[in-house]
Amino acid sequence: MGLTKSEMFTDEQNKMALIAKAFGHPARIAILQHLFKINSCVCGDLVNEIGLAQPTISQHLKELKNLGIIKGDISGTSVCYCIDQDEWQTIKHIFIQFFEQETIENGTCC
Amino acid sequence: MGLTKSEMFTDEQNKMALIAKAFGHPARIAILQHLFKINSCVCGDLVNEIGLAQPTISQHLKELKNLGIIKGDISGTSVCYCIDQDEWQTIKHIFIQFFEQETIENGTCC
DNA sequence: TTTATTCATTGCAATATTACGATTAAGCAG
DNA sequence: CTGCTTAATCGTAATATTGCAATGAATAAA
Repeated sequence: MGLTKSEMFTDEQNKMALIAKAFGHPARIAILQHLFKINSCVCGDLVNEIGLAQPTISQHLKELKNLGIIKGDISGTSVCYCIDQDEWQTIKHIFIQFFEQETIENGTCC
Repeated sequence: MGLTKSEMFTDEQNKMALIAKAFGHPARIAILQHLFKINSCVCGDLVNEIGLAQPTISQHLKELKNLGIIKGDISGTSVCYCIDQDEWQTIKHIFIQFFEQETIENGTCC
């Protein structure tokens, strides 16, 4: 039904999935990479850098902002976006912990 | 239009997004965690562990398998699933590299 | 052979996502 | 105030995702 049954999973699993979903679009990966490279960036720059239309970029930025991954400061007519460093560290730890899982033993399976 | 314009992005960005999308559902996170914990697992176990119906779990397993994250070996009537360690290492490196990005300097922005 | 068991596949309904044109809102320049 | 620029929002079309009942395929047990 297109509706994820979040109530069946732990908060950690849901949080991880939400963040991963935000990373699950190349435009959002590109936006984050550009924000890291430039350290600060207005929407118009991203529209030029990435090939998508302005409303589309704005929508992707909104998603990243809703999750707290990026912040946006209004400066005149333009909005300056950048990574929220605290949240980035939190997310980084969640993923690193996930990836550091190791199998208990090298089972014979597969 | 619900259709991602992949051609606008690099192979790396698209690959990262594809993997992230696979992690973008709590059921798939739960499946991977269980596979790590147990090291090998049949579909029926996952159906019991997670609350979703068998076809739903089967579909999630298929997605993880298509991306090469897990392997499935038929053994009798049951299928033994487990993490593909090589692919896991590859994915791990992609994500760690992504997370290790640091801002060039602590800009004054935001 | 008949019956269970286990998992994949099909088909469908409900919902979510992606993309963009058109419009709106708000600041700045003249 | 008028016009320009920048970005958010609205509305909508196209496509993707999620979930499951029903069914199918294949092996194992009787």
